[in-house]
Amino acid sequence: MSPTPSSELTARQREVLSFVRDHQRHHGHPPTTREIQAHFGFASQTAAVDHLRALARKGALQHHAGKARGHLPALAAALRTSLLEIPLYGTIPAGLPTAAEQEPDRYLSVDAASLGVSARARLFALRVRGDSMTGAHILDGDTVFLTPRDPRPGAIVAALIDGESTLKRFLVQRGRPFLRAENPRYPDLLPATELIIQGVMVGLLRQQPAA
Amino acid sequence: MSPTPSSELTARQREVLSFVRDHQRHHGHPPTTREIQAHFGFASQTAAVDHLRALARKGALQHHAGKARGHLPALAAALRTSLLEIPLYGTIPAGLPTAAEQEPDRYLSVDAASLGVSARARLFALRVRGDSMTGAHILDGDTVFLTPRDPRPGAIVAALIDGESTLKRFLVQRGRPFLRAENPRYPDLLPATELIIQGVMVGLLRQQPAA
DNA sequence: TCAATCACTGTTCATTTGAACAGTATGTCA
DNA sequence: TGACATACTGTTCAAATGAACAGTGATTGA
Repeated sequence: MSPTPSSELTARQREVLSFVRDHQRHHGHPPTTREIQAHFGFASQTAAVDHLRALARKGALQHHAGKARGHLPALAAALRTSLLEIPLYGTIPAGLPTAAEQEPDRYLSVDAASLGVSARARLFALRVRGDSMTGAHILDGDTVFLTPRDPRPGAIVAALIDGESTLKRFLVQRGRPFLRAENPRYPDLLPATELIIQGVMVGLLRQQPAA
Repeated sequence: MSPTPSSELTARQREVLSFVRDHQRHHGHPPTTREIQAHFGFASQTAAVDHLRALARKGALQHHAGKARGHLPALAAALRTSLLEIPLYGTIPAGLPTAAEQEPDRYLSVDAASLGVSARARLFALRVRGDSMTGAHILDGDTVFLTPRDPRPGAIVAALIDGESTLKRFLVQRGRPFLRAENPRYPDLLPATELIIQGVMVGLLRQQPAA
């Protein structure tokens, strides 16, 4: 279950594996056997092929026979199963529910286990703006992870209320749902016309500002 | 300099671009022209080639002529993220500084860009226990990411103070370092004998409890 | 000492893949 | 009306690439 079986690899094999990983990192795809050959100065392409074969046999690489650039780092491949690619839709989630084809700002990669969610969970992320949720320990600049589902009372949700999008606690009183900020300086929000829940908060990621 | 020139793209071109991005994200390398052809059900491979040519011309893809899988998403190529494997050392970090070979509870996978750290950063994680840092919006059960380096005054650190390990704010007064909890119910900690900084907090991951 | 692995050289071949050429049909801009 | 872009079909060719075969030496463990 060791994620990186480097201990079983020889020094040379580790060098090759490292090159494959770096190449993928920098170029977006794994190297060809001849690119490996050129990098290490092998006179023969077979030297590269041999190394790849050994690395695949030891589980460090995953191999797709016959395909161009068919040797992929195994770690990335294994993690991909549980690795969530979470689209970050920016600070203002207005319009999110309708625009299914909206392009995310970028993707965050977090594995499902770290967030305590299913590997099949459909999550999206929003950047928090403002201090209306500091009482729930959600700060300006935090990234919140949300999943689209119906909220239970007390959950923190991203909601579209009367056309405005916001992150608030979802509450129900006498059958009527409303939103409450976790900051006494903000009033409760009672929907005048409609209340659309975009997602329920399942987690949070914060970059601690340098002191 | 527009990072995503989606506005200039046609609907069909956006579909192709989206497929290329998804394929790269899930497989680790871009699709071949024939994989694009198969996905869209084109009778001719040239249809895929034409789309790629248009996308490259409009700056949405970066093209390496003649190379296998030579069409890369322009954004991903520039902003390529690297996945950090962050060891989680449990709730009680005592013994951490000495035991380099200590077995982590498990690993968390988060990409470097999401945390705003370098791809070469050496991070470790600890699970927070107790309410001594709620004033800094760090809760019981949160996971904090730390990096081993000398702290600046005001930074939040994991420290070994007189044999006890704890997460606190690092402060200096009259040349003497001490630790302060972010909760008025806890007293300042002045090291009697020694103060060992295990790491400086760079980020935080929270699983939002279901309401 | 045999068998196996490692780390290569040198050569050949088949497949994968990109790329070009010649078309068709539609729509837009000037 | 013509020039041009989009969105394709169908075919052919060449380059990029993986993969196999036949070796050489050195090292290691049984």
